[in-house]
Amino acid sequence: MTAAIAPRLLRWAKRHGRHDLPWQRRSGSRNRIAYRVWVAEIMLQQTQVATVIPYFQRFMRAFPSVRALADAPLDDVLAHWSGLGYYARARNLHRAARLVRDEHRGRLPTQRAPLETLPGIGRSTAAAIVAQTDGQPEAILDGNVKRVLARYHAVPGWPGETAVARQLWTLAEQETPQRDVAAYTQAIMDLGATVCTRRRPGCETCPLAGDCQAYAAGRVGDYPGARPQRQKPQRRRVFAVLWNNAGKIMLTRRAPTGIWGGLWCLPEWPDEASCRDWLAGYGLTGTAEPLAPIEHAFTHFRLQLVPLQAVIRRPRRVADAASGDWYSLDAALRLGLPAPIRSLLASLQTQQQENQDGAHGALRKTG
DNA sequence: AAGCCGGGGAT
DNA sequence: ATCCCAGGCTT
Repeated sequence: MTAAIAPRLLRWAKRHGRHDLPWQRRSGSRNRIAYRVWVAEIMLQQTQVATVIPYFQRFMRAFPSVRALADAPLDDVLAHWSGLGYYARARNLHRAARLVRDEHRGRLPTQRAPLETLPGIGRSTAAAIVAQTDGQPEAILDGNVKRVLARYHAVPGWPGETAVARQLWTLAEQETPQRDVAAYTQAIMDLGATVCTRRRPGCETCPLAGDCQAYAAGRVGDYPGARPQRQKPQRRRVFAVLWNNAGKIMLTRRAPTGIWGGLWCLPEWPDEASCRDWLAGYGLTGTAEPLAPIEHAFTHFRLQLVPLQAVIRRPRRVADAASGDWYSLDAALRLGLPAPIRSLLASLQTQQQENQDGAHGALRKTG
């Protein structure tokens, strides 16, 4: 049996913990604080702190309260989430905000159980909210805590396995103190993020190294066990970069579920042939121009995006199921877009501006 | 229990 | 190129 880790973690965190994260601010009402912690916790799911911070700042400026978020259109929320990934988080957050507005009088529940009934809030996120806002002794188990506990107690196996996760939850509950829970929760996450890192851990400065079982065995790198690797399938999709005679580009809204759910996207086709067929039916007379393909990696597959660019002088067909709406590039870039599509449209915008600058330069030369 | 869901940082 | 990150939902 090992000693409790909480006292050492609390002492360590006082000096070395992170105390200036944007969602740690203590000013405002309890509900306002809980709202900020909630949004941060959702953004931080499978996303690193440094990535989240700018998104969090912009999100809070746009949606400063639960009610502001609930009253906003989903499109605005997705636009502010664009580039963060896991867009179900944004849809669930928005749905949950409306539930809080309509069924909880605009106040976030203060207990773990009712929080867990809201979409997007699981056990760990609910625990994080009540621990950080109210100091309730509820255990969290995120990636940092899993790593610290797996090493300290030398728990073998991949945490994705149910049995391993169950052990880690038990340990997390045992280590969570009855007081100073907010500080403890932050401390164990800070240790995992800055000292007990996945690779090259700083065991020399770790406050738990004295009785860390993985460290004692010289096997820190073996914990937690790695996910069994599987090879990812490769996919290839053709995307129509279709302009009309007004210089606007066609975008379609994707289905609410599945990959890039609810986001705006270029019309997507399984191959060039089907895309060209559709373009021909749309009134394209010339040939479509292939643009440079984009490689994009997901957790579970790789995607090659093949853009096919065309200009329609006089659209002759009424909109079909594959058709969408026309947007200027400026307007398009303000929508919720998948990251690679945003990248593609941004490069098109840069090209346009360079062409314009070139034209101005030429004009100036001749004039 | 296993698969799905993004994008980026670190190595 | 590979792994994984302040996980949760669906099947």
